[in-house]
Amino acid sequence: MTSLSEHLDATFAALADPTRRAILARLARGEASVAELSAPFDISQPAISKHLKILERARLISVAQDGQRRPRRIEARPLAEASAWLEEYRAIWEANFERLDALLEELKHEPREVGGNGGKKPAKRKKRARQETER
Amino acid sequence: MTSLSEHLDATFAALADPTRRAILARLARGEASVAELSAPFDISQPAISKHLKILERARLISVAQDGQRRPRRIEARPLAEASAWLEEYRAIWEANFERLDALLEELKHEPREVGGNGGKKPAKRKKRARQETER
DNA sequence: AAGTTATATAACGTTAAGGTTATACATCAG
DNA sequence: CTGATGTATAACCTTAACGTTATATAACTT
Repeated sequence: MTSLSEHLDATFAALADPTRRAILARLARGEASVAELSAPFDISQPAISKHLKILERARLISVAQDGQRRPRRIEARPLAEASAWLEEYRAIWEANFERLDALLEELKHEPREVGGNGGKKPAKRKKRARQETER
Repeated sequence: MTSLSEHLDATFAALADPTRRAILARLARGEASVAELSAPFDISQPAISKHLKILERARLISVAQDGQRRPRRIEARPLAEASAWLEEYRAIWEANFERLDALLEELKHEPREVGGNGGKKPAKRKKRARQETER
């Protein structure tokens, strides 16, 4: 059994990619097949499989079965653990900023996961979701 | 100016390492010099500098000045943004698990950032904090 | 069984990160 | 100015990740 720290490592690493965040956003609305999860992105199917493998290893998703399909489902516990870790810092950001709910409101007016602009990565690493992920 | 998505990329990536999480935990208690930040770890000073650079690029810390020292301070806004992003999934984990405050209580009884056990990394990557990070 | 669909895996190239030792640079004290 | 202290950067090695194309495997249909 791996430790909480290792789980946090895997969870935060998995969340550090816009494609994977967008995949989670889709799965938050319900189970989806690999093909469905692939649709919004201009990347190859194997690239999607790799992302899914990272999410699975981080226990953020699980695999269902539906004939030849392997739909994925979100598993939210790692997200709760990450949130709990961040909660320890709440006193700091609330001392410096507006309350979190106000920040939520502010962030709602900014596009979410429209695809990384690749600022820190070469252009060939550029990913672009075909649709904006709305929740 | 980089987008929110890129900020989240950088923040989550920075949090994906136990040493960096421990550094943030120390800084949450107040500004600290590079030497102080290095003390709990059995890794070289340049390795610490590299971790600090990642935290800076993610805007999680800033550099102060004190003679020849370059103390670091925590900057909590990226943590608030990460928390806000996770907040969108709260309904899911609360539907499946005990409330977050109960999870916090549970997590408090598990050692935090005692150092990665290197489970996913070769033994030579093993890091070990000399002291448990208590908050 | 052959063909189709859905997805996983292999092999490849490139890059950032997580370490190291060595050296350079910044700042201070005498 | 020289020497000491504090820290940053360079060069190196290894590995995981982020992509690609090609191929293999799983499951279904005819």
